[in-house]
Amino acid sequence: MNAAAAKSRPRYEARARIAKALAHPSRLLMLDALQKREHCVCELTDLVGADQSTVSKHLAILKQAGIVADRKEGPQTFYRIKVCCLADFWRCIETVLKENLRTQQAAFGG
Amino acid sequence: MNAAAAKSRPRYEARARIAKALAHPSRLLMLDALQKREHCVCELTDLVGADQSTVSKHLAILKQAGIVADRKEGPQTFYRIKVCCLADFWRCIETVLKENLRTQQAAFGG
DNA sequence: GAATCCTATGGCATAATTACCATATCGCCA
DNA sequence: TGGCGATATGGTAATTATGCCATAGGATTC
Repeated sequence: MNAAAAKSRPRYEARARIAKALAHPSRLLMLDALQKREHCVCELTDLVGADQSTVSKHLAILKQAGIVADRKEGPQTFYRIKVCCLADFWRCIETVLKENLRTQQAAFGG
Repeated sequence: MNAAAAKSRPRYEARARIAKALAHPSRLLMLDALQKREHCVCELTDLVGADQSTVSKHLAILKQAGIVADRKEGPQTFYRIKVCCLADFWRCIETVLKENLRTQQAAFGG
């Protein structure tokens, strides 16, 4: 690794930590739901269809990454999107998927 | 999992596959380099500072995700960015990092 | 304060990711 | 064709991620 790369390494590790938090279907599903409004864990558990503890851990990952924030209200915890930039992320992902589809079609259909 | 979520599950899995490809510091470093111009594997190997086979596998992951494309020229393989939307991705990640920094500073410094 | 609901955490098993080494493959040149 | 440089792939070990169960903790209600 050259010197410049070594120096910028922590920077890319920080970036990767954020990306990793976004790299799971259940977490993406929850983020989509949270984009509309805040939800309690029980609602997200129902949505995802996994064990409540599993969902809680997914939410902890998103929270640790700084993507969501939580708020306690009585016995419940409500999660909400904390950042304003997820639309950029979605757009990028969707563009790649669309492009992949186009490429595939070109390869098959001609 | 409710019915709507079950139906959209493959959609989120596809999205997560793309996000996962972006979720590694070495791959992010290489993408940054590739954003300027195409590079051969040997250049990227030097940049990343890992084994050549490791870099080759990282590139295969990016290619499989449809994020980069390759071109053989003689004994070398040149990789280049295939999609135009990575700027959106970077912007999102950077915004999260910046917001996290802000939050931390608020927690400490006040 | 006991029961209950909601959420978080510890423990553990399994699957996925990652990295390196060794080696196969491909293109080129003598 | 033999050797060489550049890549890709198979094999394997170590680390990390994921999911469920059991259970702890906190709040509410009776």
